[in-house]
Amino acid sequence: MDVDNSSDLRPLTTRLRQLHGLLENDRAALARLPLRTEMVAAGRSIVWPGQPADRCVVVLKGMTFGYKLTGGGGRQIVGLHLAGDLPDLQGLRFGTTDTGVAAINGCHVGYIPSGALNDLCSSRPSLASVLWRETLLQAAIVREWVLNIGRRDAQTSLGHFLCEVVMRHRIAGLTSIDGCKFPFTQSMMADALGLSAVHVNRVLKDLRRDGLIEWAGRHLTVLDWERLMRVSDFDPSYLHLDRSLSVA
Amino acid sequence: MDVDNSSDLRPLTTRLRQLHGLLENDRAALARLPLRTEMVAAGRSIVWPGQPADRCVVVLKGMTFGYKLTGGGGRQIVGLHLAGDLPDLQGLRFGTTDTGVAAINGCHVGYIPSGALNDLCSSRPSLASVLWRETLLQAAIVREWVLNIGRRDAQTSLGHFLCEVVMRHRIAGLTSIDGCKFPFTQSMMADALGLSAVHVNRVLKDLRRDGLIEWAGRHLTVLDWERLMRVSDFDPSYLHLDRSLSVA
DNA sequence: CGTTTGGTTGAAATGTGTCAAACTTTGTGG
DNA sequence: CCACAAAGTTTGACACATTTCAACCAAACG
Repeated sequence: MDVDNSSDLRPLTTRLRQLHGLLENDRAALARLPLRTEMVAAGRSIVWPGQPADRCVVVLKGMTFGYKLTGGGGRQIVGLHLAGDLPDLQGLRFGTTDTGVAAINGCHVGYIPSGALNDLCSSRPSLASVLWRETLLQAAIVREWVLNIGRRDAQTSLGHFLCEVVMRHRIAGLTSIDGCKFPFTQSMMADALGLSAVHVNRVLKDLRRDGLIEWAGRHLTVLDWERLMRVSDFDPSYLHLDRSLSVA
Repeated sequence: MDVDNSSDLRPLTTRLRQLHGLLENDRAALARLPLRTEMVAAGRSIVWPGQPADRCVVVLKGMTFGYKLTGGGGRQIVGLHLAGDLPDLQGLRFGTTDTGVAAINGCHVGYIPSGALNDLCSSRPSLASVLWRETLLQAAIVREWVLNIGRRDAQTSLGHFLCEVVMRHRIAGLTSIDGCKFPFTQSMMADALGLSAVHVNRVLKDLRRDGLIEWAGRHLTVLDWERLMRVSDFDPSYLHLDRSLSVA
């Protein structure tokens, strides 16, 4: 049981170190936890809403999204997770989630037994603090989504979404240029923005016509970052790039 | 400095005990923290977006809301806080927030110096765990708001909002009947739901005509709880009433 | 008692949804 | 490697939920 998962968990640990100041001891302890990894095909669910959870999910490669369903069957995407993200911290601490998680593209996920990770949090308050911070960051992003969906028109809203996706890839060190892998279908974007797929198509067309973005195959390129940010009302401060470690 | 704020902080501590199993030691330690209390008039801001925060806000009486602003000046309410809630845990841990907080009605708030509370979290991991849980619960509520704003029509969405407000009052022990104090203006509801104030007025009228609610002065009464929940697609499980203490 | 704030109502404008069909790309099995 | 199927994209016409504008009314307030 005393394996070293450091190479597997690296997306997570580098993220936690850079954004929240994960300590080296804590990183090493994380790497010693039992970890089961798995490939998940595009579209498959990883966590089902309402079900009990006894394991903590970590995205190691690819992207996942969190979703909730309406009584009428409507789907709303409530968050995105890149490599290094923890899509279901609520499951870890509550043992149950109201938010499902599914793979966007074929992706690589890891499972850590909840008990083991919670024990580690108990014995290492500094690790718990890092994960708490991560929870706060995720909450800040969801609040921005509420603003985006509630008070911005479709063009602004979609542009904002694209900005966030590219920016988060850059933060995670997953892309260096003004663009990134972009595995979303238009109906996924619609479900993320509370729009219809048809309308997403039209707005996307406008953004391309205006020379703001390029979207070919499964790659997105931002042609005019300055202008896209401006017309999309995008201010990345809610992502808290600045690691202001007010707390040790 | 060795005052006992237990009576002041009771809304907070009873909430944390009931929902997250706050320990007696931790409660007592919280009560010993320096606490400054203040009356805030309706509409006044308590936390400004983007500003540094060196104190942790706790609502002691009345209600507050969290809000974000669009570049164009639009306002979106991103959360509600009742007596016993902590509106700005992000400020506590990050030292800065992207979400403003303002009083809905005249209310009573307390301020705890961030340093003191963070120190207490360091020395008492079980307290930190409780506040982490509280953060997760707040995040779950915001995700439900994303679903509500993104994928439900105005009637369902507004009904859902009303259900949440009444239900949270009941959880907090602030009302026993099928109704509660309701200090919102229609334009506040509009800003919470991403709608226009005029439309909120019309939908509200329909809800009254259909015999679902009564709304007089500053009080809301749910006349047909069963039916309101049904037509509003309201399932309170996201509020995690069941205190499933999977973690000690 | 005037003034402000919030509520109510109507008419017209509009952004977005729905439906339906054609087209294109991707994936798959023979 | 082709052929077919499935999934995703694009486009148009039309419907409709919601917004906007504007006016009036009621209630709260100092």
